[in-house]
Amino acid sequence: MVGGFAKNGDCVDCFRTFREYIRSGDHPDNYTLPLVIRVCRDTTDLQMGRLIHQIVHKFGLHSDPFVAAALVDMYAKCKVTDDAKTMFDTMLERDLVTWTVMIGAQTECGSANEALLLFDRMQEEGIVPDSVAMVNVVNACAKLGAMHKARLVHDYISRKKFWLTVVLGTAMIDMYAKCGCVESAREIFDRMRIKNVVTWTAMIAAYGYHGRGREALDLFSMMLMTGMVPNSITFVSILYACSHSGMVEDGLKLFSLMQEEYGVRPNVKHFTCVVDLLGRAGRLDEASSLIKNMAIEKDEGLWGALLGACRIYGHVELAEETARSLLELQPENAGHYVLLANIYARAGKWKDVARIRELMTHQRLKKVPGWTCIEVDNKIHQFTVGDHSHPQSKEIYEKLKCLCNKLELAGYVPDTNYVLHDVDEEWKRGILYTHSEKLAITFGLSATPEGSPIRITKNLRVCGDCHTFIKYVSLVANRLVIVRDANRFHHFKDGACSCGDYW
DNA sequence: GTAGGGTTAG
Repeated sequence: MVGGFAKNGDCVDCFRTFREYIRSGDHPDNYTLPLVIRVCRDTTDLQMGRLIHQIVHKFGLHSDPFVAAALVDMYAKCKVTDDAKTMFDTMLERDLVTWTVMIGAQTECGSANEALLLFDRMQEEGIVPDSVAMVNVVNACAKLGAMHKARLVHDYISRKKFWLTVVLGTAMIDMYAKCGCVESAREIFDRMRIKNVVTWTAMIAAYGYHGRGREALDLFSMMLMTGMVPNSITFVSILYACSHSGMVEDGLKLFSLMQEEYGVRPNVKHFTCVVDLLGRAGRLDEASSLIKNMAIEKDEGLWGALLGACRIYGHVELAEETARSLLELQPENAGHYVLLANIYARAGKWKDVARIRELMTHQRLKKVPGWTCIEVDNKIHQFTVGDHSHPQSKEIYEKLKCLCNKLELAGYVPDTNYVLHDVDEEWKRGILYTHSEKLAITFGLSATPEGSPIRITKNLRVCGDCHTFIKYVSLVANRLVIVRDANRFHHFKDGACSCGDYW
């Protein structure tokens, strides 16, 4: 009975009958428990999950591999890694599935590096991975954007002759794309004999966040020709691709096609893409009336897209109005305040900037610090603004100074508009100069062979001045620079960026 | 009763 409800995803009835079952004095068994735990996982009902964990302990079933694996997974999906880890560490017998769950949990909770270490440990203990385990490892590489590691994992998969299942192949497409190499992603895509809608969507999305809207559209047409039916997520991906390539008319056409031909009801993500599409193109009035007239619940992402457009076009009034709605929904998100303050700063409204800053201090809100990573010799080097913690820090700063001089001779002018503080020009230049992107790139220039591409990953959006700086680096140092920022890729070559400054 | 782990999204 309990199992039946669990399998149908009927959580209310499942929990109710489970409670009755426990109350009746019957012992829960290791067949029913994992099913109920899975329901907790899928509904991220941590409270119920913990309750069941207590029951598991009471009946001494925590050493059962099925029960334990389900518990680890439940904690991971509820984002309480510590509990997942404790559970995992105390297990007496760990089989392949338990290891796989734990590796996946680490990636999901933002410790992809940890996940890869765990994979090494698993192999040391003599556990042989299967294709599902490899999917989790591939995911960790995707999350990290670590190209070198990605190649090693790909080699391993080929060497061990893993069958390229739809899921593993799709995960690999995603991995290569998120490591900055769309070509390798496409190679995997072309080699896959069996593709499903997720596979096509992953490849379309990849073109989208690499700013290759034309190719995303071509692939979408090809998908339709093969008879594959796009789903709601496929449309999010293709709309996103259009907005990041400035293909406004194509995007709007697809938005109607989606509803009329494919019967996909637009959700808030689709609307967000269209707001972004219109907003980036400067059609702020249309974007804002679209939001006003839509019938579904608005979320912070939607308002965020509009606020982002206000930033591009310096539309202070609309920004204020938008920020009000945004902060009503998410008053604790420091990023929103920073964005608004940014808009005020660019308009020279320093009093308003100060007001926002005060608001933040008052609520003890702190912005997530920006960082940039670069992978050199199988090691990941991370930099923050004005960072001096790197062992070669002294050399890096000297090199950076020298590099800046060279770039300025080539025509680079530091754009101090990107500095939020109301300080003098010289001071502003000093802050700009030590942005984490610049430090990572300078390090990369000397730590990698001449002429080889430089790949960096940033947790936030690239700053406008750094964007210009990198263009000049690609020209002066004659290097391809691939930047993965919080939501897309930039490929810098010969002084230009693949985003066409439209980002 | 052989169950528990896997891919896409601003």
